[in-house]
Amino acid sequence: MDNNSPKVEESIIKERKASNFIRSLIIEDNKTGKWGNRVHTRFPPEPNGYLHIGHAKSICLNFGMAQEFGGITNLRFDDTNPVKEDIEYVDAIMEDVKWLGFDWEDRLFYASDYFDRLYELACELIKKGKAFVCELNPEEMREYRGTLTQAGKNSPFRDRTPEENLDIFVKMKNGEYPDGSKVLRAKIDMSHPNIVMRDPVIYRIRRAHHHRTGDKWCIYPMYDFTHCISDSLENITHSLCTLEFENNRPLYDWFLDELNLYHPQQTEFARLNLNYTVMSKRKLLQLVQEGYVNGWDDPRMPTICGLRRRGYTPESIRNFAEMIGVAKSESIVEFGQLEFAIRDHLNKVAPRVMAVLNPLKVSITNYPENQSEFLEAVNNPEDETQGTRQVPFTKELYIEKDDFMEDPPKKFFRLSPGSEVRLRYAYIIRCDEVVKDDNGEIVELRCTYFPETKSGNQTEGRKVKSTIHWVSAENAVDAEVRIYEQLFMVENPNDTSEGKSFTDYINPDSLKIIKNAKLEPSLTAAKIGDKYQFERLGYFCVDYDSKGNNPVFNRTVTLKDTWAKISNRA
RNA sequence: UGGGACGUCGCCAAGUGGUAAGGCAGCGGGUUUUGGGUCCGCCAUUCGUAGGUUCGAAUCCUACCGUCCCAGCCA
Repeated sequence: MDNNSPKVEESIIKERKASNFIRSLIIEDNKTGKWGNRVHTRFPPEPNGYLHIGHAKSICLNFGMAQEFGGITNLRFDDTNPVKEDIEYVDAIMEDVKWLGFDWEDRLFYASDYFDRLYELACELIKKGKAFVCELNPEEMREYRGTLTQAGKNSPFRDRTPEENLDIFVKMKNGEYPDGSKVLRAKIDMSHPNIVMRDPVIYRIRRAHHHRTGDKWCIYPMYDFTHCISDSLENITHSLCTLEFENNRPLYDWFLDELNLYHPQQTEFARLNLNYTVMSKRKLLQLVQEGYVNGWDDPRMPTICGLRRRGYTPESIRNFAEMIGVAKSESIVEFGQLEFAIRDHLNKVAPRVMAVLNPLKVSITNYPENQSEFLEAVNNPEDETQGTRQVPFTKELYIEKDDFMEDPPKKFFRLSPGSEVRLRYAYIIRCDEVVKDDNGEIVELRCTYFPETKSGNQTEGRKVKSTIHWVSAENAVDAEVRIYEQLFMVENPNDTSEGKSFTDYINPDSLKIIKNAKLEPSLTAAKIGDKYQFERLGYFCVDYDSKGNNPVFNRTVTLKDTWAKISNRA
């Protein structure tokens, strides 16, 4: 039996995951031999901002499809606009792509690598009579372009001879004209129903220092001209981009056809939108610059570095990308889908640990003074190989404030006066007495423990409704814990129909800092970036703000909370 | 209103003429020393609307409705 036949491979792929139209397209291309079974994609970011979860979708698509079909992917910086771009972004982007788990090997490119070739090709276009130098100023150019419903007018410079055009273009390159005084335009059709085809600009004069080519050039090519040719020069097969470039595809095709170059296929897919957040680089930049968040990697940001700092894993993001699929219809994915992906992964890998966020002191009245003992706790019930650890138990403990109610509702299973609960990995206790301060605040619980109920003992007949977590007061490690909520209070902050700005919807409580959380002592060993499940609370990771004896944890995501759901119903 | 695209369950999304996959969310139950996890079950007679073709339509045709993109010397 031939297990390597394309048919078998195809069916395996189909079984493994839902198909999408790009996968189908590649399968079809391989069937017809359109690219000789090659799959060569590229991820082409402009280095003018940080990558976000939307880019992650594109990265996973481009690298993922190539991987799946035995192809390769280039990383190419689309750096044709030096006034917006910066080396800082180049480095950050490479770090993020690598972190996501993808490898461009030796195929790191820059559109600026092709500036010489691009210039030659522009000259070729001029010689063919397919491009001309235009001296209309921006306002005039807009007028001549026409509108959505009206055809444009030909530029008065449109009929210059190829010789004249070439002569001026060379002088443009040589810096003989001031910035913005002239542009090179493709000569297509000013009455084309698609505005993109109305003699688009392909070169502009711009004396700006380029992060790679320095001051070599004073003219820079436009996206439409650069992108298709870069794809062509790199031998790309499938040029995947987002829907807003659909209008530009005829131009992509036009340049390659006119110049008679190898011609990749551009295919557009819908970009990712997530509710309760914003995704545009402009808005993300505004959040950073106006101080709504603390930088690009603020854990509330949907940037890759923000998610990384929040505690998301590359696996979870890749999985998320696969889950949401790829299609052409614009959609807004629920944030909960991303949260599912990170819980799903962390559940399998994160060690469990006990931590009390809002401590309430518990004294075990019948536990001997000055006694302590170590109790064995399982590190991860999902993964036996993670072993066990010893947790100290003492007379004075902390439990979570939320785990006690003086006057509990019917379905409250935790501690209340006279009730019993199990302390995780330890004993069953009963609450005998509630101690309050002068303000009536509960400051301490006095409880009895039952030595025979020690964890691991056979304690049949002793059923308790719930198990709560705790930390030995004597051995607790103090920590700062940062609790994050959605940055926006509305599902779609981009909706400005009420005359509001997206910043009007910012959640004032998106960050709550807990200064005096109590952690079990094993956490002294935690290193920056380490991820844990704080039992019953959620997943947390060590932030790089941690210093020596002052660890800082970020809450990545809560655990699913059925109790919250029940109590909210009431 | 010119051109280009898209409308399948609350949210994603398969399906490409043979009688609506899957995931998330939700709901019900078993198990559980995390109200976590896990397991089982339920969750679109219907595919934007209206007609038409066909033995048979989410899939083909026609019209209509709705949403998005395009008038940067941005990408």
